[in-house]
Amino acid sequence: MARQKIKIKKIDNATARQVTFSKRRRGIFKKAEELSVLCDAEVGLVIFSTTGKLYEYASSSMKDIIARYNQHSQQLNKLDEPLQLQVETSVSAELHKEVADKTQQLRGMKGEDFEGLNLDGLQQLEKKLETGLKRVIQMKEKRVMNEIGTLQMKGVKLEEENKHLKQKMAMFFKGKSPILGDLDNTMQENIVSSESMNNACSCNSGPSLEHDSSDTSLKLGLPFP
Amino acid sequence: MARQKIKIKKIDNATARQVTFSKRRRGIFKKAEELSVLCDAEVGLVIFSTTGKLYEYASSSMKDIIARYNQHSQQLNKLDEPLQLQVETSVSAELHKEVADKTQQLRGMKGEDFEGLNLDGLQQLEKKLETGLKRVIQMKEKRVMNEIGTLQMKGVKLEEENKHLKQKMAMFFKGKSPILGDLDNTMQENIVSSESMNNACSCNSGPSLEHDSSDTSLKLGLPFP
DNA sequence: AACTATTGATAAAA
DNA sequence: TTTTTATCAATAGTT
Repeated sequence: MARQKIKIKKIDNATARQVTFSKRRRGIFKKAEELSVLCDAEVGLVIFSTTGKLYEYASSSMKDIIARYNQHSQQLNKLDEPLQLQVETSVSAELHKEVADKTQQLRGMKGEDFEGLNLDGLQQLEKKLETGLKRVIQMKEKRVMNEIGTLQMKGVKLEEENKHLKQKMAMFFKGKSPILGDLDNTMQENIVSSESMNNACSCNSGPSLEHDSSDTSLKLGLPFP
Repeated sequence: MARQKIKIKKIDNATARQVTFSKRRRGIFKKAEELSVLCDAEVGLVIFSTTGKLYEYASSSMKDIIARYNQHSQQLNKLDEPLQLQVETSVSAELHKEVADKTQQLRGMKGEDFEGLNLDGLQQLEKKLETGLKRVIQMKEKRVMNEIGTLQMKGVKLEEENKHLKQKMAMFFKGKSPILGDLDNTMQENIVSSESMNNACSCNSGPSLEHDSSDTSLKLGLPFP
């Protein structure tokens, strides 16, 4: 309608399409309002852009217009049930079906229900469970190894720290007179407390680390041998 | 927009208003279609004339457009939305959540995804899988035993039947002259065919049943020892 | 309904 | 995006 006539087909160039969309959208909204005012008509217009954005015009309220529209086209729909309800209901039905299906699958995998499974199905299920179990065990082992590594590093660090502290203590006692004051007790407690940290981890009842041993590796009582 | 500019206000003359309504209605429908085609937009337009007549245009289907519209404006509508709809919506939300939850569980059991599982969770998952696997294997064994039992019974029956048939054959040959006619061949084939029935079951490549052996039990080459 | 004089909308360019 | 401007399209008033 300007400079040049155009074919009414999808505009290839995305930018040009966006520009045209803006212009024509404003145009049609203006037309819609003019029509409603001039002719005393009730007009509702909704536009979704390619990007999914919603633009709407309603001479009164869109809710009213949709309600009136649903009334008018009720012969075509199921009785006078609101359209929204139908959509919701069908969505719900699908979801219910999906939930039931997955529940059944889960029950099968938990060995709670073998409804509708023949020998072949059971065989497949067993395979699936074995594969899953294998993967879970693998993942668990990986995590365990990580945890062990972390704990070992921590242990080494703590041992070193302990050694340093002991050296300092020795120097302290050598330098000063051998009197055990409050300060000294505190330091001794600190030394001990760094040992007990290992027990805070998931490894329970492990042998405690002997700080005066020459063995630098940690012995862990892991629940999964 | 022609001969003379007009004020955008309700046209007093009813006839003139009706004429303008017709013209402009066609115009705006054309614009709506052009917009949807040119810009690949989803457009819905409903118009009620003063007389209450409904005119509509929808680039796809009005039902879809209204459903999509309701989705987009559901936050705004919540307040004056019918209660039933809200219930439906919340039910849908719950169902969606349930589906997602079960999907995640299934993925976990299949060993496809361990999102949000710590060592303890993995341990529990392993237990669940082991339990499930155990139950599946038990059920499978039960089914296998059933199948074996059924096959054994069938086998015994067939053996007896075969024995009777052989006796009849012997009597037949003794009574008549030992000429092998068409009838006799057919009967022999029948005897053989009843043996091969075992191979139709899920047990593959089992040793065939020897009908002249005194052993009445069936030996089955089952795929699951 | 059809016809135009005129206004309005807008494609291309900036 | 918005403005500009040359054209094309829509339509108000008329027939």
